[in-house]
Amino acid sequence: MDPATIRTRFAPSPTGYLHVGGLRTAVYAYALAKHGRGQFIVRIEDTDQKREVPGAKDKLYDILKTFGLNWDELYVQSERVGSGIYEKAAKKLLDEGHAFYCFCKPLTKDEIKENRKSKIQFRDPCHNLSKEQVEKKLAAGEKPAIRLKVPDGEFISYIDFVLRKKTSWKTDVVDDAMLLKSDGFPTYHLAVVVDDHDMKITHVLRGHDWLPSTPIHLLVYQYLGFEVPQIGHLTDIQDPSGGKLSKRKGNVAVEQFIANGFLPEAILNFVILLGWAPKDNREMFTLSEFVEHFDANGFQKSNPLFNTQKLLWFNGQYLRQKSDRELLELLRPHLKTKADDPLLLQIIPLAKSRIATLAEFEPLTRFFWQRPAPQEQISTTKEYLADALAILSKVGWNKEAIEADLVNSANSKGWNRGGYFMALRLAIAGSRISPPLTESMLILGKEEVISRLKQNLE
RNA sequence: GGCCCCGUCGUCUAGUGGUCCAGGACAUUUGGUUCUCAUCCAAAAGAUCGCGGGUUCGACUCCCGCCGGGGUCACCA
Repeated sequence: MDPATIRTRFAPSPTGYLHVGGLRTAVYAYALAKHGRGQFIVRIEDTDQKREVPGAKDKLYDILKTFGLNWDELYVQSERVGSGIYEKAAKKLLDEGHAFYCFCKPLTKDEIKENRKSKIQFRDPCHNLSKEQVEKKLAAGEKPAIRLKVPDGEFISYIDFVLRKKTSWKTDVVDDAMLLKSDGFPTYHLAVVVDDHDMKITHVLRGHDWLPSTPIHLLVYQYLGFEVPQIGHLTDIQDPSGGKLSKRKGNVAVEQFIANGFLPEAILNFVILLGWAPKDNREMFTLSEFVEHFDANGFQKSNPLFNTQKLLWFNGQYLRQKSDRELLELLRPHLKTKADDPLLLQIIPLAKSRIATLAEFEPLTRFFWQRPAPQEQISTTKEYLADALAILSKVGWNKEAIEADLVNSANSKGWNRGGYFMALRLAIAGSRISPPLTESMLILGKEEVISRLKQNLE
């Protein structure tokens, strides 16, 4: 392998769905690697057995594939525990005085809450346990965990390739972080460092929320004698109502957006531009175009707001790029009524520019299958309908003839053309908003159109 | 509260000391096309570049302070 090859990874924990922020991290990591003809790796971080969600991994693989984020290598952390790789690293730190056994009880939720109010303690009670005390506890059968032994009075720093700046910490404010849990599983802090090194990751790209734990990782790298990779922290996508985008505040699951009728390419394009921008202000990017144009200097530093309006716009753009056939296939899961393909293929061109999501097709075109209830008609519109009925009964059933005769009739009687057609539209489509009238009537057929008119005249 | 990050139109952003009385996109408004609604096209409005000090001949761009927003502080990731 070329030593200069870029290797990035996307390291999600399998929660059962993919967060839009996660998707964005994945695309960025993918583009960073692929722009440099490197490798993109997916690593499932599932070392917390209590949070195991059945089937979550497979769902994650599927959704990544639908976005075209194909990985070169795949790892599952829990499957690596057995090899002893994490335990070995923890032991090494222990032996060299950079970690210690901890016999404390895990904090309860209330204690964590209480701690957060005024945290002043960074050193663990077991930090300075003597060898004898440790031996005694071990002999008594106590199951220890292993924590990082953080020194005081030192400084640790790194240069962030997203923020493009150096950040440093005094080790006095760095926690004695948990590395190996008493169940033998590593925590994130140990596992990332060991895995990123083991997998020869050159660039670590992750959410901004990881920035505060970076000094811990830096110390682990240092004590393990590993070279520190490039590290970059992405912005956090904010909810329009303020704060982090979260499940409680609205949709965050990529799967949900797809179920709501958004196209993967629209979601991807939208998400790419939330936190990254090209120099030329270009808006439209497919995955391969993004890979081609990718530039790490385009990363933003401030948190963007999740703007659904723009997502809708992208979706409309991509929807209109689809052929009628492609749209037909995409629409299928969103159709409630059974309809044959030839009919749908007639309707799709009429609806294409009128929908922003796939889900909007059905309500807009429902009247083709479902005769709308008779509308409340006032006397003047009844007059219009009666006139239209007479014309449509004898007109040649084609677009030109229908339009010409209808317009001529309205004109000759001095009627308002908009009102005339609106009356007709309401009777036929049951709504003031509909696809073009003449084309719709042609699809419905003469017989059906006439009976809908009659129904409204009763 | 401690630590850390960030701060250009409502939103996403271009801008790396002079070419910026700040450019593009979404949204908004108006006009055109049109039987409705959209699409499409055209135009308008919208930012004293968070505030206050410096540095400099000159600052949105560099430095400091303040304010504001965000993140984080578990044997979760």
